[in-house]
Amino acid sequence: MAANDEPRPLHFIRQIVADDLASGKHGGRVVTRFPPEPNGYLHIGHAKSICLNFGLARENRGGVCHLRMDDTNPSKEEQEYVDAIIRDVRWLGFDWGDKLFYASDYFDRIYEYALDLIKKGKAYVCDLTADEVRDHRGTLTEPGKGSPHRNRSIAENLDLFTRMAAGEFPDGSRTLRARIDMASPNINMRDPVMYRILRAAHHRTGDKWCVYPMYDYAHCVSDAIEGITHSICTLEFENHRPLYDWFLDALETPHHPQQIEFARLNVTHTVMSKRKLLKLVKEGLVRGWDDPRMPTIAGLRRRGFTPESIRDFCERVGVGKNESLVDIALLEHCLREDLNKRAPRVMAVLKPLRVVIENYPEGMVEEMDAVNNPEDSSAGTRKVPFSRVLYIERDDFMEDPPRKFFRLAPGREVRLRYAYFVTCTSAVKDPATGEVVELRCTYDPATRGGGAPDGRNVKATLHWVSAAHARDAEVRLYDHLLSAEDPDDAGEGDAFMSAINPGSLQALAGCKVEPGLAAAAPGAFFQFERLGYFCADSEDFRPDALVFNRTVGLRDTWARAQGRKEPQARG
RNA sequence: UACCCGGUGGUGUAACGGUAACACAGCAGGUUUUGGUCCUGCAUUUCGAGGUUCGAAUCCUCGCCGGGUAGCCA
Repeated sequence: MAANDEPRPLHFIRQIVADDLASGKHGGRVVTRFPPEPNGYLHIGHAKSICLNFGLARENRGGVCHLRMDDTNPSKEEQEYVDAIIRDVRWLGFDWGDKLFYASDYFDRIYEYALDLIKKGKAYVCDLTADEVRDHRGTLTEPGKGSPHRNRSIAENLDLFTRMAAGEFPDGSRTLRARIDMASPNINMRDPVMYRILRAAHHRTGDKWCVYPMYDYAHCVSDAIEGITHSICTLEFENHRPLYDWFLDALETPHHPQQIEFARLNVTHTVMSKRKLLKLVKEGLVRGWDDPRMPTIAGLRRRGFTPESIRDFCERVGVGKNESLVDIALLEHCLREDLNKRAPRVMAVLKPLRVVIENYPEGMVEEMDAVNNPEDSSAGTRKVPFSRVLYIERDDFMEDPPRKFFRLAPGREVRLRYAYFVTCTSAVKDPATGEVVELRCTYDPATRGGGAPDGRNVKATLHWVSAAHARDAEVRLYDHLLSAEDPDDAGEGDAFMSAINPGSLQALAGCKVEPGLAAAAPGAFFQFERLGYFCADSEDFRPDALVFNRTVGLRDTWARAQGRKEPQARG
């Protein structure tokens, strides 16, 4: 949670804020806001905006960041989303104190401001249908035509608008529009709609209103009401800035926030649009908004990402104005870097292969000392039971190994981590299939703990788990949900669906884990040595039914060298 | 075709008229009781053409390329 610890490069928004602070532009204050619409779950793209807005407030003395639900369209918004947003922003590590607001809190004032605008002759009630409005708007290259109702008297506009709000007219029959310029090259300025008639129960105001303000009008007014200094949004609102300023100038509001636009975050192998994510949820392609394959904050959390790593990622991707596609490898790097320092090491075997140490006494059990985290000596050590029958990873044995394979093979000696050197004497095969089902080995009692008194060395150290003491577990391996690097590149609409990776989830049953893992807390993270970072699933993990998610694999130069083509869930 | 915004290694971001750099990814070594971590090294960059200037990634002009915009969505 670095606040002012390190000198950071000043990206253009920090620069603007610093300049404004220096010139006293907003009375030396920094007030930002994160304004999600509660119509879906927050995703990694929102995390960038959250870190930016809350970060700006945090890193400047006296700065504040409001959390504001932009709930001006009751037909799409739900309380479930409000709750999820609050949970996610808080989990990311940000605090808004008592500054939790809703655009709907301001409906009365927004309405009063609309009346003001009418009185100034700058807004009028228009009776055109939606289709007619579109026809009058013109096109990108042709100017629009004025509405026939553009020059109604102020008195008539006042009367009509109050009656709109009173429920005298059917949905969609009239709108309140700003009177600006139908010939403006900026289509947003061609008498934009300010209010529409819409009879839908609002999650907060119920049926109090049947007219709801549009984004362009409500947002700038909400910002002004809250005394926002820097109103940060994404690039697609750049063309709306003249309108943002027009409303606030026309209304002569006490505050006039500055709208600043930045490029939204895109990440490879994923989609960010709420509509698309909703589709994945609704079509059952994922288990829900919090499916560990989803780029949602809830999904990343369940997958095992830490808030620290996400914040670090958001800082590293930078803030700019050019559209970019960030390699998901950077996110994974941030995660590994964080987890490497903090995750307790533990041994788990995903694809077990039975090993019998023939010269190890039957019935004997030794408690081996294992280091919990070589990156953190304060993490201490633990005891791991060792006995005559063990499991090792199937991938750690090859009957006929290629040149650079360092692991176990017939006649070869390797180290069992924190235990002994063992030598494979033979492989037992299933006579029917020829599959190796068991390894017979011998151990060297002099190598207890993993060191050889005679100084000889081995080329590999394997993880293992004692068969008699192991606990069964289900382990879920994940790969990219979308196999295309840029799924949106496939085209408009639902074209991204063609990039769905059918192998994005691979659930392994019968995995064998260290006994201590039965006591794991749901959500707790670990490094399964030599495999990757895993977490106890926050929903499905129970002491008698262990379920782990692979958060991200370790860097694996061996697998890469092999150029693995197996359709194996990675990552 | 109108308006707006952008174009720096494979990716992302810096350099604020003065030696183009950092991170990720890639490759090659070293260390190692995790083929992890860590350490070292390598390769790859200013969209193009003019102009201003002693000097341009940076300023100007014109191109080219990419994105956004015609919801009573946000």
